[in-house]
Amino acid sequence: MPVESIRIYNTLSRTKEAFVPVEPGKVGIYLCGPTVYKEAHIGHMVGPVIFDTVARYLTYCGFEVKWVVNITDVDDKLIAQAEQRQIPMAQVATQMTADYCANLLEMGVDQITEMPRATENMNEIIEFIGQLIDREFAYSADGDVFFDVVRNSEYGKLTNRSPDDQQGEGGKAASKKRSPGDFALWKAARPGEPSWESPWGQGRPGWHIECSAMSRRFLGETFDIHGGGLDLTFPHHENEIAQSECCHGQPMAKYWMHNGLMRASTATGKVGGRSERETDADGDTAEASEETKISRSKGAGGLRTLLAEHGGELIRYFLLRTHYRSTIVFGPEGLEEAGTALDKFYTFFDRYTRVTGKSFYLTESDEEDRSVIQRRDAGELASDSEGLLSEVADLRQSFLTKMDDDFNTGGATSDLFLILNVLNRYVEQNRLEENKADPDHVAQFSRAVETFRELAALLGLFLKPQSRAGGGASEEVLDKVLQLMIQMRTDARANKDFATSDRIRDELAEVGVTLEDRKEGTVWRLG
RNA sequence: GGCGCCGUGGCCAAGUGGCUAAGGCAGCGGAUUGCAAAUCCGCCAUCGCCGGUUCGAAUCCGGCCGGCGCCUCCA
Repeated sequence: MPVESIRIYNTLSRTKEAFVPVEPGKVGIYLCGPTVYKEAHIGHMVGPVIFDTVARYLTYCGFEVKWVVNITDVDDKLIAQAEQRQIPMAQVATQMTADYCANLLEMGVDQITEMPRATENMNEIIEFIGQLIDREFAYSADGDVFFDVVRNSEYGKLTNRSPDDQQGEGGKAASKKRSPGDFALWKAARPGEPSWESPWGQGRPGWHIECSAMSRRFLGETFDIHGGGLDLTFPHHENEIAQSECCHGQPMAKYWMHNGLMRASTATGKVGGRSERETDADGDTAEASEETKISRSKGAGGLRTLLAEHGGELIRYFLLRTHYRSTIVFGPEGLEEAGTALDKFYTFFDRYTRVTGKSFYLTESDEEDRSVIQRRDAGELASDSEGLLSEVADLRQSFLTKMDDDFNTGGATSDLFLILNVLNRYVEQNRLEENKADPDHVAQFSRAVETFRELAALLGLFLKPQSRAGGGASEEVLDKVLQLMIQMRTDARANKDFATSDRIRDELAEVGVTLEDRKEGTVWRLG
């Protein structure tokens, strides 16, 4: 029985609305994916991460989720890349798609049901265009086909504008268009360009039509949630709506969700600094302000490097700690802070192991017999719980309430910290790390940690061990060496030779190994 | 010019009509420790400015100041 408490901010109405799916119990989500002409940057990950979280949450809440992310693999920019690199367009697409998918995986985005490519849906696209022409919402002109915006009385409803407002001149194909706001559904091929056969001659699809065609194929004429970056509202989504709704005579999607854009922090730490634009008297003021925009700033690239340096989990947490609709400023300070915050959890997981003798992370075989909670109704803690479990139950409720409210991951993550605090306090107060710990306390603690794991999993966090710094070296050998060092240091301490013991600890710290002296003995960790 | 968004402590960031304004980072004090690390406890903001509505507003309305996005195939 799916829950009915979820509210979603709908760009169409500019308000939060109760989430009621088109078909009870099922949810169809379409997210505009990348045009695969170059390597992905960090900004490309915002949508996938938030929608991956949305998909996890809706599944958890009892819905059967189908999530489609398209790959646009035919486009002017792809053609340009292919020309520049002297390789076929399809090869550019294959390479960049692989890069994109690898990045998604690294960030724990694994909820996608379908990833259709435009070039593999050419029949659907051509059929769709044909239907629009039949219904007189589109016209062909000299091998091109355009959508006739004037014929669509609702055109502009998503972004609140009308064709008359458009200032554009209509671009290169203006002379063929009936009005400047008309956009291409099909573009006639120029010599040497990749092309497909169509009733209008050799050519390729325009930008927006692939999404209308593929969303219909996989999700139907009306589906639940359509997502994408805020910058896609116009013209992309506006045009998708025009195409689909004129073709079908019914709404394309019930809820339109748009994630905020990311900006790069400048070296000075000032984000929107305007000093440069002031001095640039005659002016290209537009360019100065673009520096901070991720998608157009050169310095912000290197997602691969970023992931290699920090790990996908940190980037994921970094994105999720802010509400998805707000702007995220991306910079080294924020990453560092996120890393410090995550370390609190990792440190706790080691503690959990010390208390229970088990790893915090579940292995595949664990998932069967450990009661992993993957459903909201199954995760309820007994209503008569008290003490630890009662506290955790309250925080769990708080977490879910925040997620219900337009997927407030920023608020929800903070509840994770509160639960962490409750758990740590419980370990201290009941001396769970000592040998004489009460088994009942340990059991209760384990149950509480399960709830923590349940909630973190909704955010896609802490599902599997992150390869921490130093990866590649044999953990086993490292451990043996360090055990030896620890023994020597323990001997030194027993002899009150603190000069030696401190030297061992300090020099290990310099190479990235931290020693912790605990009642039960000394332990080491990286970082 | 048109259409929108945003402005909460040193930094990041929840809260959108009502207990003493979450949480994280940084900082300070304490517990613990041989010293540390980790952890725990405590301290640290009246919400850009002005006016209005209301018994009551960070939260609603108006104005102003500041920042940003789209109107250009950028997620």
